[in-house]
Parts: sequence; C-alpha cells; structure tokens
Amino acid sequence: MSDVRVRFAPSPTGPLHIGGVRTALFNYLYARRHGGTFVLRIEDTDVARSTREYERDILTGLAWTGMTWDEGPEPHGSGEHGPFGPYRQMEKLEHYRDVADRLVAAGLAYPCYCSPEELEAERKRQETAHEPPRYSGRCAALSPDERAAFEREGRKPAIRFRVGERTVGFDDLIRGPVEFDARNLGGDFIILRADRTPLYHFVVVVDDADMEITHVIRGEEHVSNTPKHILLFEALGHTVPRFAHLPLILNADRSKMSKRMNQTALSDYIAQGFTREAIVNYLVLLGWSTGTEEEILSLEDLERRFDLDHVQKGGAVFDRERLEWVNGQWIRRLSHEDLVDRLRPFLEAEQAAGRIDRLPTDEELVALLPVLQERLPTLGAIGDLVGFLFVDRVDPDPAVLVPKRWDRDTAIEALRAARDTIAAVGQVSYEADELEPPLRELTEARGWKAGDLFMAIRVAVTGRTATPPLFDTLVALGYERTLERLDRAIERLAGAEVA
RNA sequence: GCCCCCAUCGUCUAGAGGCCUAGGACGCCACCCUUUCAAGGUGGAGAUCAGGGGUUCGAAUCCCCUUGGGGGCACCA
Repeated sequence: MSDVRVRFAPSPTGPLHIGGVRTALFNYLYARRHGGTFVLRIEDTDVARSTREYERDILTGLAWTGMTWDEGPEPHGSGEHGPFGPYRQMEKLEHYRDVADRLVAAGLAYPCYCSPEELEAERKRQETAHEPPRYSGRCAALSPDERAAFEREGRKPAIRFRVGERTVGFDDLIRGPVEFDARNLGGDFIILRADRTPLYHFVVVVDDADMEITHVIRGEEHVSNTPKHILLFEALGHTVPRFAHLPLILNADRSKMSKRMNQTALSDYIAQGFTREAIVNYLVLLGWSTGTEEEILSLEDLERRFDLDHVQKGGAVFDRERLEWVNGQWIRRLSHEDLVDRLRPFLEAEQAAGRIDRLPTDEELVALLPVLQERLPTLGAIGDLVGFLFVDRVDPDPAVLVPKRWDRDTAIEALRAARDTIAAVGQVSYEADELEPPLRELTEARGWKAGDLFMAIRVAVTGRTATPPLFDTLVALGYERTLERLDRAIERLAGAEVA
C-alpha cells in the first residue's frame, strides 16, 4: 500500500447528491489506482441540518455504487473501522476545542465577542457601500480588561483564526499554480462558534491533518476556501496536502447543478432503474476521459486506468439522455440471472402501485429477456414495456383497434380469422415459429397487409401500439389468455358506437 | 462589489506546435434491417477551436488583452 490517503467527507444535511457520488468516485479511483487508502468521514457539525437518515442514505448509496472504503463508518448499521477515528465529527468535539484553545494560547486565534447581530449589521453596511464583506478585526487586539468586560456582560466568545497579511499559493493537481492574497479572504474567520462547536473550515483541516490525508480531491467550489485551509494546516504545524479541484457538474444553463433544475439525489436514479455500472461510468466521464475513444468502462477498468491528468478544467453539463444511453449499454451487458434479480424490485413496485396484478415467475422473466434486454432504457421501464402481460385485462381503445387502412368490419373479420388461426395452431405447438407462418398465410389469402393484421392483434392483446415483437408477445401471454383477449377485443369492437 | 477559476460541434469530450481542410460519443435527420417499438448497421447536418493581438517557418495547442460563463466571499458545508 502506498502512502496516498484520500477521503470523501460528505455532510449529512441532505440525501447523497449525484455530484457527491462523482467526488467520492474520483477519490476512490485515485486511491485504488495508486494503491492508497480511501477514507470516508462524516461532517456532521451542522447539527441543525444533519440527520441520521441522511447519513444512512449516503452510506447505503455509496455502497450501492460498488465503491468500498478502507476506513470510516460501516456501510450498514452503526460502528466504524480504521485507526484514525472517530470518523464522525460530532464524536470528537472535545478534540476540536482543544486544538482551537491551543491556537488561542499560541496567539494564532483569539476570542471574538461580536454578536451575530453586530456582524450582520457590519456586513449590511459593507454591502450597501459596495465593499467586499470582511470582518473588521475589532476583537483582534482586545486587552485582558476588555475581554473581562465582555465576559461580565454575559457575552460568549466565538474563536477567530488570525489570517494575517501575506500571499498563499498552492499547486493544484488539475489547475496548476493558484495564488491568493490573504487580505482578500474576508478577514479573520471563525473556527469555533460561541457554543464551542467547530466550523467547517476548521474541522476539515483538523481532520485531514489527523487522518494524514495526502491528497484533497474535491469540487471546484472549494478553490477559494483552500487558502484558509492552508493557513490552518500551517498553524497546526502540519504538512499541507496536495489539492485537486474537480470541475463542477452543471445545470443546462451552466450554473452549479441544483435540484431546482435536475434530479440530484442518487436514490432517485436508483429508484428509476439506473444501474450502478451506468451511474459510475457516466459520472466518471463527466470531467474525465481515458484519452481514447473508449467509453463503456466498469469500475474495475477504472480502478486500473483512472488518473488525474485527463481531468477537464471546465464544468460539465449533466446530460440525462446520455446517462440513459450508458444505462442501456450496461443493461444489455448484464447476464440473464443478474438482470432478472435486478428487475424484481421494479416489478414489485409496479404491483404495489397497482399497475400490474401479478408478478411473473423467474421462468417467465427469463423467457422474456431476449426481447426485454435491448429495449430497456432503465430497469424501471419494465412495467411500461411488458406490464400488459401481468394485468388481468386490457381495454384496447376501439379507435386504435382498427388500422388506418381498414374499417371496423374488416377489423372484426380479421381478428376473428386470426383468432381461429391461432386456435388452430393449438396449445401444444404454441410457439413463435409456429404462429407466424399461418398468420402470414392468412394475410396473403385475404389480401391484407401483414402489418395491419399484426397491429390489430397487437392492440387487441396488449392495448398498445408499441410492444416487443408480436409473436414473442403472444407466446409470453399464453394460449388461453391470447384467445381471451382476442375475443374480448372483438366483442368490444362489435359493440362500439360507429364513429 | 472584491477574489479566484474556466472557455473545442446543442451536450460529454479527443487534441499537450506541424499527424486537424479538428476525431469520437450522446442527441438530431436519412437510409438499411423490420409486424409496431427498440436494438443494431450505414450515411448526414452540426465547432471559421469565444474574439482580438502577439510568439513561431508553422497555433485549437504558448503569451497578453477583451468578452462571456462559473465559483467563492456566513457563528452553512
């Protein structure tokens, strides 16, 4: 194992986001490719917004993708593993306080007694004056007496980190050298709230230092936070890790991807029947490429091939149509047994929603696969594709039952003839190869277009105009039910109002 | 407002000075296959490489400026 240590550090303030999955993926792949360690850490210091349910969603979602982590919370249930725990930040609050107090003792940080209201007023004033928001430094040089006075007022101080005046630079693995003037950082920033809970910029650095993270791979939105982090690493006396800032995933209008304009929760994509393979494959290609023309890549392929040098700098617009295409590619690559297993939950959901009346057996499903596999854009499309096979009855629209070239009487006559032809094939020889020739002969004998007859039968037995190939469909439906549905359609047509 | 980042077909991208009259994929169109729908195959439209200056014998590739877009500036993460 190399000394590469990377981490994904989501905050459980919402469900696992598709952008988070990609960040995790890039970290995971970097670790695997370089024989390093992938750490998962939960950043739950925003107590007001963090929930256990979201944490669970993140853990199970991540595990669903096939990614594994070497250290961090267990994917299911409670507990964690790894030598650098705790991996949930709320479990090490005392530690952050100690570190902050140490910084105060060293003069690198100081208590600030400004109230949120005072700070808010200051920001407002700066905004109207068109000045950049910035902390004034009012509490930076308080005398012991002044501090004591504030304490007597009952004020509880937050702890601020001294930013100083200097330039801070780093060599981004993706973007190259970046330099900031610390004076543009907004002044001294708070690392500990007045209630002594720590803030993001602080915990992220303390933890990355504690966990000996060597490469921080994260979204581009953190580029301008990086100088604060570097300052903190240095104040802690810790080696500064390497940074790599990934391009953002964008909405169609090129703003940062949001749930306003896109589906962003991984769980929604799972629920619609996107495969883990497709999600991983699609996401890794948003901002990275092999440098070749290959584009269907498994997680295993990627673990061998991923690297940071082919990462794009500009943001990438999320394109659901392309995701669906990748998904189709992967569905077509799954083994029959695997596909049956994966389809099961979606069929159960169809039944639960009352869209089908019964569940197919494994045998039925396997028999259907050849015809299903190349037609499913998502696993969730199963109901739409062949749900008509598993309902008690279909109600074909009489208007649709009559092909354009025909009138109602022709349709009735044709369906009756088709019914008799199918009945004549008999239950024993009821197979696609046995059904097609006699029905074709029928169309020739009567001078009908095969397409018209087939369409009338299709609509009669499925209620729809677009279905898998007709004869496979009839076989899947079964002899009895095919005849029943034909009879019913004929009745309906005969009884329908003349349009 | 200030700081930072970015810029090749509608979209994802290949491209690291001559291989580019810019390649692939998604989407779109047409044709083939075909009982419908898909899948698959073939072909097509689609980018004066944001614009302008340099550097160079030669620039999508290097430099500068402009424009455009994005991100960040909390006692959120």
